[in-house]
Amino acid sequence: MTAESEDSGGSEILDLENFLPYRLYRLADAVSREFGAIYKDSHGLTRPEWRTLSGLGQRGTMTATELGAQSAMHKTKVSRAVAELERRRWLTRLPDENDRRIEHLALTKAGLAAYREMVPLAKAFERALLAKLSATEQACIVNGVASLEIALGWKQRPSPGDT
Amino acid sequence: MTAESEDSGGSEILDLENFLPYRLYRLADAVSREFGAIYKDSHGLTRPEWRTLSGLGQRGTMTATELGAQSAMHKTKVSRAVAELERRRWLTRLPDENDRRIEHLALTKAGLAAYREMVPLAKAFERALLAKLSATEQACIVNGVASLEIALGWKQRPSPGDT
DNA sequence: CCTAACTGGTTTCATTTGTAACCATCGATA
DNA sequence: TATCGATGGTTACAAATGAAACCAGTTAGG
Repeated sequence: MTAESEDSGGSEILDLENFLPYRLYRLADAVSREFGAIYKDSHGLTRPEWRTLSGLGQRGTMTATELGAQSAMHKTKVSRAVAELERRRWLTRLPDENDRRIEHLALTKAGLAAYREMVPLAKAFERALLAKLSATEQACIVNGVASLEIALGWKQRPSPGDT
Repeated sequence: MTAESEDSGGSEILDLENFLPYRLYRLADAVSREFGAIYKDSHGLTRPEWRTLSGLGQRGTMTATELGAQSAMHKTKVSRAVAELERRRWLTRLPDENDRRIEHLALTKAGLAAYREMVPLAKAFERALLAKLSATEQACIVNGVASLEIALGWKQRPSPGDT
């Protein structure tokens, strides 16, 4: 630690541009906005709709609650996104045999087609983003995010034996 | 690189939980929401209002456009946040001598008091967040974010000679 | 000068969001 | 089996947001 410009202590002022919550938010917002243009322009999807599509495409079938948990969405967002995708006939609801409150959601053929179309675009976007960084920097951001996720108690620390 | 679980290539599916834009957004959203509780509960501020307060507290005086640039807000957000803070008598507008379109914004005594009250809370929040990480992890996330900011062209790479 | 293009900032309107209330159903229990 | 509390999901309403229209005021040309 040399003469750091980090000043989380003494001064009376807060340097917004170096304030982690702000930087994190601004970054995520910009990245998300840029990526959002992809699913918005190509299919007119909102973020909750994209996440729903993505979640169901990945897992095959889920209830609304599970979907919300997996993709970090409030239940009202899930509800509305599901309604819209259903309206498009991109997904269907299957009643549960035992519990009539629950519906099992799944993509239709059309929904799956859209999903399959989106996946490569998403991966390409991520790859292009990371490609702007050196290998070290890539590892840094990925690990950094992972460690914060763990610190927030969302995930378990990977068992020693992984990379 | 051992047997990574990273799969940005082959598979037909996208693992949302490992998709960087998603992880970044979810993380920033959670952190921001948690921090937001601080200025919301203590003073009923919205995020744009907090950023305005913070920006002016830090810089002393700015025009609305400058404020928007510094704190990454759309001009309508700035306009509304400024209006609200003015209504609270936390800031005042000073007309510019040469250009009557411009107003120089500055915090009033009351605004400054609120700012001074918030600063330690913000710093404490950031410190507590980082304290959940090891020194290495802290460096990782901070550098990772910085490198992405640079990659997006927002900042210059620090001249070799800094930490 | 007079107009046309531009800039700083506000307002309007449609959309998105969050909170809370709500409805239906389930499970436990008396 | 009647009731009470939890749970899955939707809806109503208010607030926050973004895009685009808008209103000065300013600058550059002709």
